Amino acid sequence: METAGLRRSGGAETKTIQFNNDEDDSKNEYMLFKDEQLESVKAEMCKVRQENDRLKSYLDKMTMDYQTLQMKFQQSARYEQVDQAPKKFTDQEILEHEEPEFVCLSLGRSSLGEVKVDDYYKEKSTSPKKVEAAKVINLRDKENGLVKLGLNCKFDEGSFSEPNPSIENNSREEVVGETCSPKTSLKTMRSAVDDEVLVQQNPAKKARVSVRVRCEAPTMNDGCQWRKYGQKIAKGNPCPRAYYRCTVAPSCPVRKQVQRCSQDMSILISTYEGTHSHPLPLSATAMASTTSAAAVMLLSGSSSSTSEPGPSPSATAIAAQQLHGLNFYLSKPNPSFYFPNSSNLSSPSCPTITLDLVNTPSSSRFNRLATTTNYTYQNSSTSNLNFSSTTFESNTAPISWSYGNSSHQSPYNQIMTSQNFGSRHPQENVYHTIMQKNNGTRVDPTQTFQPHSIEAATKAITSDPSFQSALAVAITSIIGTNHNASHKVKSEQPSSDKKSPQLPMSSSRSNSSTSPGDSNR
DNA sequence: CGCGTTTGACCAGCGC
DNA sequence: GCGCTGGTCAAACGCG
Repeated sequence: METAGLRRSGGAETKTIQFNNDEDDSKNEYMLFKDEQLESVKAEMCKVRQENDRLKSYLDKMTMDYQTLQMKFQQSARYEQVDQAPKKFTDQEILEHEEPEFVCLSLGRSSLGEVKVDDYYKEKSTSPKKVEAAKVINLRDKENGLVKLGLNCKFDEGSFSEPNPSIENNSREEVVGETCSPKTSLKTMRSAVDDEVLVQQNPAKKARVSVRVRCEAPTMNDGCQWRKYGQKIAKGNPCPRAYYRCTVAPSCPVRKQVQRCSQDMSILISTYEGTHSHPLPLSATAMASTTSAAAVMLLSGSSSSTSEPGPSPSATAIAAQQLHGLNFYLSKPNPSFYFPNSSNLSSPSCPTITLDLVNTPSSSRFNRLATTTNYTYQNSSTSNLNFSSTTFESNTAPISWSYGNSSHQSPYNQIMTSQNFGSRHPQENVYHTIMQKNNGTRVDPTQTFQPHSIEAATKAITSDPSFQSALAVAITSIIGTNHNASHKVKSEQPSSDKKSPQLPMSSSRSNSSTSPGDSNR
């Protein structure tokens, strides 16, 4: 009798082999058994190897997941640092009040809801209302100071033109929209909410953004459609003031006042009030972004001062940096910021910030900002920023991004130039802009870029912090464009292009039929 | 005829 | 309360 077998104990293999009888037979049997055992072990090793591979791949997957999560965590931590503005809403409040699909661009002070965070306006407030959270993307890149405004994100798949029904209809807050990727982080949205909170204040005190530009045309084409609904002679200015209403959407509450500066008739002062309740035409987003940044600056400045009216110098300085050095005046509440002449459109009761695009240093800065924005929109087939009306274009040098032509342009023309034609050579705009910034000197517009200089410029661009922000704007804009394509309003050209409105300064009917003292009485 | 502009009338806020 | 001023309304008008 012979027995041979394997006995397993606790995972370890022990072999008990007993040999009896004939030795040779036993040897043969043993060899046979050895072969079988070898095969068995080999098979087992193969099995283990496969499992090992499987576990290895699983480990790789886990490692990748971990790295991904780590990156996300770091990004989140970065957002936390950026969002150092005092938080006015709890997360739950935000989720309760905000419409998840919208992030709105707010021009001027929103009255959607009053947030009792602004001490100054809290004191002024007489009828606090429940807070409605709206969102403004106001990503301040603290590294470069660029204000990324005017990005209005909607993430749903449906039509985005309708304001959120949950928002009070009688409020002046609206949702406007460049659309952007749904992947915009909640962090971003919360940051936006925080910034909007800064904007929220007494509905009676609507922020205004006044833009001073040198423009011979009756009005400045900012990309929106406007309908004139009134004209008056304001005190202290022989030039009539024209009142325009945004007609892109019937319920849009945005108003615009246009008036010539009494001291310099070539200067056109456009004052914007309210926020659009509809997606903006791409051609209008540049101005909207600029005015929004200005409005936020104004409101941030106001909110930062608690004991004294008027923007605190620090807040103003920061916001000014956000506006890339735009010249600005604050007309409220510190009287010292009022325009020197009475032709200013600012109402003493309304905080107004004035962007002065007339003076050279500021306009070159604005050029940079506008160029960045412009470059963004160049990537869409539908966009062509154009602040000037056709009339204006005819009055100024033909707008094309020709460095030769731009060398003698007025600062304003440079702005218009960068807005207008950048479609032709957007990259050059960026090069021009960033080279200007990095070198601290003005780039000769006539200069052509050599390959090595292009390489250097590329380095300059990629190393420029604002490039990342501009890129973000561009991406968002592109996505928004795609989304917007099927929702375009009937025309992006303002009505003034169809029918040139009467120049407030030279309105034949109003001037001939009304006395200089009072146009309406 | 539709749409945008013009313009006199009206209203509200503010200061005296 | 009154006057002044800014802002808006809406009928009339003009243009394409």
